[in-house]
Amino acid sequence: MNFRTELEPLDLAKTLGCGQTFRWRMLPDGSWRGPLDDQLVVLKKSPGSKLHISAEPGREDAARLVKEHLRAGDDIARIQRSLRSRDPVLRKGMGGLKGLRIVKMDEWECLVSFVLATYANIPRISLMIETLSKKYGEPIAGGVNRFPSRARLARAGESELRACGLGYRAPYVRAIAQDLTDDRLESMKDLDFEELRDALKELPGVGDKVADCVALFGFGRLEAFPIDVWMERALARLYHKRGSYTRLREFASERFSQYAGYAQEYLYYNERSHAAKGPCLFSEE
DNA sequence: GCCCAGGAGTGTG
DNA sequence: CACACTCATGGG
Repeated sequence: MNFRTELEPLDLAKTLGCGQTFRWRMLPDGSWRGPLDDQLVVLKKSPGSKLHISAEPGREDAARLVKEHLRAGDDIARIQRSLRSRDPVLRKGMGGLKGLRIVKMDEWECLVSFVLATYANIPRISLMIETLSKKYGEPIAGGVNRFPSRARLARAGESELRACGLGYRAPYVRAIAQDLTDDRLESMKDLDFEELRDALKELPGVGDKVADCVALFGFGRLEAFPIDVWMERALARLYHKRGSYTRLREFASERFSQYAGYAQEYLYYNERSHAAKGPCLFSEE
């Protein structure tokens, strides 16, 4: 089953391969395959052409899931205008990243994924999530399984989870799966941003950074600005800003305001690209 | 082998 | 408030 959809601007490699989300894989022909909800989807797009979506037969809702995941409603031009007017660092090279979109993940999957992401690199995070999904998730297609449900992970033992390579993260995942009810997770959608951060931070294994990632990529709060080691480097190098998480977060909030999440993704992508001796789009203020 | 990783929790000054 | 230390383990 095939669809063509207008969704611009969009760069699949930048969006799906940069560490916001961990289950998409690039196939040899340059298309991207990943699980969305209960189905396996393949996306293909060359610059200047429409997005091509391949889904399983009879799944007319695949296009809707893809558009939701890629936040088709975000007006990227408007977001970049807002950031450009606020920040001289982003003002110049941001156009080169206009295809980098924030994704919208399932809240539960996002929460567990970023608890696992603490002090691990992206390939390892992907490995942990694939191992968990293979062991506890329902098969979808092509040997790919759904992300495990909360109820299923609640029944997993700590040693079982450690055997999936989670290390010291195993008890966190187990405790969250057992203690966080579906209703409580659902009710978090109604909280305002600061309340949501506080509610997430009550969970074991969730601190400032994980809470901001879950608020941004799971709950779609574009004002969130997660700060990891790469962002600390970017803020020090480009803005000469250092200090505690709270201090850096307040700087970002004042500087970038309602679209801080997009600013964060641009700076994060740029900093990693810079470290890999790739193109560097931004220079100091 | 070595260093690092989209950090958090706990204890101490 | 700021640091220091520990926590497992696969990738580069």
